[in-house]
Amino acid sequence: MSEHKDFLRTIVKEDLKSGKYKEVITRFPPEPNGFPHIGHAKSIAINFGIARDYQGRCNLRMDDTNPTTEDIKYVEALKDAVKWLGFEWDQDVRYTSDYFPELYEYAKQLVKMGKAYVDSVNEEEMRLLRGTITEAGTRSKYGERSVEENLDLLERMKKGEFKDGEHVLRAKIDMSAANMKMRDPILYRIKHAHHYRAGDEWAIYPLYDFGHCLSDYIEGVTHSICTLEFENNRDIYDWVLDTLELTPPRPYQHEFARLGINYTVMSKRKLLELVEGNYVNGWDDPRLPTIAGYRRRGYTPESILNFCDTIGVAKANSTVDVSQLEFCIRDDLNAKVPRVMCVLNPLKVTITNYEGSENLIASYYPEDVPKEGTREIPFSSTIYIDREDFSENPPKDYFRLTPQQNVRLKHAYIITCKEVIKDNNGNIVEIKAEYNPDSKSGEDRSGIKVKSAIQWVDAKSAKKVEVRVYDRLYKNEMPEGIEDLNPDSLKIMTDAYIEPAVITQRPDERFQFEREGYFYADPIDYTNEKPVFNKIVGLKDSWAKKTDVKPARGQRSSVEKKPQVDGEVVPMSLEEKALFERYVQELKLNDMVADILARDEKLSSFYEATLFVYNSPVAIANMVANEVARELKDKEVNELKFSATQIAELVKLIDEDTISTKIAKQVFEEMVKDGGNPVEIVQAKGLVQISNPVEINPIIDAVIAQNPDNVAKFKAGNTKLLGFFVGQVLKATGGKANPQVVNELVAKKLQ
RNA sequence: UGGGGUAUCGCCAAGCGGUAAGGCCUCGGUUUUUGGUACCGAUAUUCGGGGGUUCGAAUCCCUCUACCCCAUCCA
Repeated sequence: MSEHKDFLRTIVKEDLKSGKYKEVITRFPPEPNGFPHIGHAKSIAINFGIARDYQGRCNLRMDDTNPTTEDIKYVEALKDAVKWLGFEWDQDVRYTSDYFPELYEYAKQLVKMGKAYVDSVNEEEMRLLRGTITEAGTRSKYGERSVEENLDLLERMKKGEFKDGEHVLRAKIDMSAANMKMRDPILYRIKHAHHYRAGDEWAIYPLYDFGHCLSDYIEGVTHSICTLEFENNRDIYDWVLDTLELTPPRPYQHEFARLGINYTVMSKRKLLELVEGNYVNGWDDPRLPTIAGYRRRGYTPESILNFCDTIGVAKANSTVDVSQLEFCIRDDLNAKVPRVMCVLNPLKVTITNYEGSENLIASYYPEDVPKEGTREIPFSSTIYIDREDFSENPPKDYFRLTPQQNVRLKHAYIITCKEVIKDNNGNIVEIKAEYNPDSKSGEDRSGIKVKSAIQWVDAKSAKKVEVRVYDRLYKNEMPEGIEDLNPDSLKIMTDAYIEPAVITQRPDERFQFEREGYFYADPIDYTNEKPVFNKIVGLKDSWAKKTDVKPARGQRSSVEKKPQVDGEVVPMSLEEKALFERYVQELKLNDMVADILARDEKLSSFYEATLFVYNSPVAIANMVANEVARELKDKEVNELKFSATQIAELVKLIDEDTISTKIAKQVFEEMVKDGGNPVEIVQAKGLVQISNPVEINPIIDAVIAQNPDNVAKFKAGNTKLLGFFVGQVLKATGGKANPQVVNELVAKKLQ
């Protein structure tokens, strides 16, 4: 677990510490109506990760309340995804559909409590009655039905006596709620549909808002973690559990931001469109952000998990850069995977001064990867190199083979280009070269310096393979639809050659093809006759970046900051205006503070009351407008634990220099929490401030002696550090030193 | 236009009144038989804007702005 906990873990930890729950139970609750993608992976990592970190449990629950869209094949895919990522759910997989009988009993209970009713308006009418975002809705006349009638109707709905849409069961909450979700949400609808699991037993099915919270409760879930779009649903979640007066403990819902990645789409709808429109080859197409896709492409579970870890968990909508994901897979594979040579775009090279053949011995791993293993690489006079590694007219800083520049064949010899052979169209078809017999890798006596070593394969022994080179599916950073698809997202290299050991020995499933990237033996299409490799991700390529004319990615076109226009401030009423004027003119308050007080009746009356006790208009105004205002935001004056008189006393203590403003804050917090007289609090806690330089100076000296580096930095001009020293001294005195005095003394000492 | 959220570097993200963490990306450099890796170094005088409180504000107060979610019998 990392040092900095995300906000969810902070909540869990506090709940455990406070004894709210004895054990943490989370759950991953997907609806089995689509293939899991990397966004699900984030949720899996959070839910299962929290359970693991706090010795709790995590359930896997299929939220299967909509029989018309759900399917068993998706539950299998979901289970696979969790397992593949390395997590184990608690006991068996759970299904909301298993709770249907229980849920139904809860529904009946709500009806009996008069908190739910059967409504019989049609969809159109219901929408009309719901009102709008700014206008209240109206309850339909069926809201007045008796408990008996509701119970009877509900039972008959369940039995299937009515047609789809004829009735629904709704919670009776508030048709004028500002939160639209609370305008009598639907609990059950009639659906004569076959459920893949519950069969044909039910003619009614619960909706999310009813089924989810209760399923959490039934399972004993403590922290119900979901994505941001459910924030508005939290009110219903709480309403259902509270209204039913269930025995505690009950779960609470917490929301985090869903994952977005640039150059990809994540919505079920868009993913489905890609698959059904055959823009990709199935749900496991390696270009898709589905778990199945990443898996087929060759991503490791470790890399996905690590990605989820590095992106963090927060509540701000965000889009993570794909490069972050790419980094994670490279980082993982770099330490694990054998290096082999594969030529993607072969160019024939004939070594005219070499005769016969030999087997070179080469390690599968570079020196910096602490793994063992070697293979033999056949070498003879006819080899292939990559077309990219030869240039007749090289650009500046080109390190590879040219008519003027030698290059080393990795693990083999240094060669020199002697002749370039072209076809009738001027295309290079072959290089005639000579090798240096003294330059054999590992026993080089040639003394020749080369700029680089390139991959190659022996023409006779190399195996022909298919290499599928994947690029990002979309050409736009924030793709909308099909029109944003990258036409070059898949290139099939049918003429690639690989060194024989990869096929005959198969030392691994994943490889680094030297200087190209990481590749994966396709788990489905690969055969010994026709090996197929998928490109997982390329190596970082600082040469390509240099050659690229396009601005490097990560550098967005600079958006100039447009000046921010400020909106109109609501004008003051006549009374407020008069008050404001009096505060400014007579009491000499500054405009801002006067404005805050004048506009808020609660504050201004509190202020006047305080003033009546102790006449220090400016200091009290500041205290009221800043500190008291915070407490009065969502409270009434009579709910406060402190009084105007006590605030007056507090300000007096500051005015008299008994306490500093810093201590005053501390005292105020105490008053907010437990009430009490400020003078007594100060006495009880011994908070009287220390202003005597004789007492303070030694402490300053000690702090200065302990932080020579910062003293040097300060003297070098980093004046911000003054705050650091003041802070240290204050800390040493338990906050009691007079900060103003400390400030002056420190400044003087550090001159 | 009502309600609920969110704004800290190009992208994520810590920070909760006392020196603006870290990762990715980018840019230099060292090492290198991968233009890889590793390693060093650079990159926010400033936290959406403007005010206020304070010795001291990304953090507290006021205000404005921008973006996201909500009016499926989806989840």
